[in-house]
Amino acid sequence: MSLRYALLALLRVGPMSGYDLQKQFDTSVGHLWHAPDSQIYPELRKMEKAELIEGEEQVRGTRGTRRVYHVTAAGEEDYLAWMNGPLSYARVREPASLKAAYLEAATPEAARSFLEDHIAHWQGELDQWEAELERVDAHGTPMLRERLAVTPPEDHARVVAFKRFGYENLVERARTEIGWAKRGLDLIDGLGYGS
Amino acid sequence: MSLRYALLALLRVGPMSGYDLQKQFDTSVGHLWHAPDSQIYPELRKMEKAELIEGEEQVRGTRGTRRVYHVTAAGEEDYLAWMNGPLSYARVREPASLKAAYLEAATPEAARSFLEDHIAHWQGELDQWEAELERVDAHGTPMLRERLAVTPPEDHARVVAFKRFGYENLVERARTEIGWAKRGLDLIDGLGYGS
DNA sequence: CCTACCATGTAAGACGTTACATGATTGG
DNA sequence: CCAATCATGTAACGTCTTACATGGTAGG
Repeated sequence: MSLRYALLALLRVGPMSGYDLQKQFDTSVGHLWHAPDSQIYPELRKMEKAELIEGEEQVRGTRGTRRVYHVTAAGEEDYLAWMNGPLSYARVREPASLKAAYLEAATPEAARSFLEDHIAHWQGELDQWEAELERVDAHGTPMLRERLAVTPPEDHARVVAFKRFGYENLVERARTEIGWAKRGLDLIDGLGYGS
Repeated sequence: MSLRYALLALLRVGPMSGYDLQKQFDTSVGHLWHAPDSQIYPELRKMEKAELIEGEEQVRGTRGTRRVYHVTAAGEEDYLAWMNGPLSYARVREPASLKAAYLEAATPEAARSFLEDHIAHWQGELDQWEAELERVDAHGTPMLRERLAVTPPEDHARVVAFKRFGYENLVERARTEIGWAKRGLDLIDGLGYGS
């Protein structure tokens, strides 16, 4: 269900096509919620059917068209209901913890590789999120600028603060994962394999 | 795919029925990976078809039966291949961060509730995981005891250490989430809503 | 006898991934 | 004219959730 609200959050800033939205999922909101285009286009159609958004066919060149969507009053209402309602939490499903808990079944080399990959994976995410945080601080993303342009000045601080806050969670998450995996490498060193 | 390996990890300790496994998902391994019975039974059938496990029909009373599964050589091989191979990481999809990043759209009361719910949710998880950690330290879970019973004594330390290690990740995760949400409450206090 | 527990599923639908598929436009 | 980008999907498959559905057994 979150995909729908990620899309609405973007469309509330201004009308966009499926393609535009997809680009956002590669950059800004994609750092919080991933979605491929094969999921975005059908979801937009469903949202249009539910009358949360409305699409307008625009001509492009001589034969090309693009469908630009905007949020309807019902869509706005639905979005606010989601924002003001409780979030439902998914049950825990942590492949890395699951594997770690049975790591004695792996060879020492495989165990090391697993943890090194884990560090590399989360380091990659961390780099992206920290870069995004810096851009937020500098108001350097096009989306954020458009967002602030349609927001009363007295609310600007709030918008930026919450955006920052959202990314901070991911940054902390990545740091925690990296710290954990590093301690895992130390653990393996201390376990005296083969001795 | 992890469900399959969670099931194999359990069955490697000793033969069990779908019902037995389901009980484990309510307690031990369920703290790392959740699965409902409606997913477990079909997956067992699929695994049996793939010859990773083998089921034996056992009589129970006069008419009742239970199907007890054990891991085959091919299943053992498949499990070790998973343990020794790389883990594939899912792309980020964090509903809480997504919502947090747009929290200016919520009323201050709803924003507070969201963060308070977040704290309550992760505190609940944290309590469970810390309790499980204590049981691991005390070798107090039936699964762990059976596990150690089928493990050479020189490997006991490793088994316990990795089990502990797996749960530590979740404990840290929960602490990070709680800390983040608490800072969010402070943030809201400092934003001067309505002033 | 009755309650708690043992035991095993099916069905429908939402959500997500991966691969496939096609064509137009713009700028150099 | 050619490459990069714009633009929009379908299809098949796997995973997961929620709800429904049924019956046997063991112990008090």
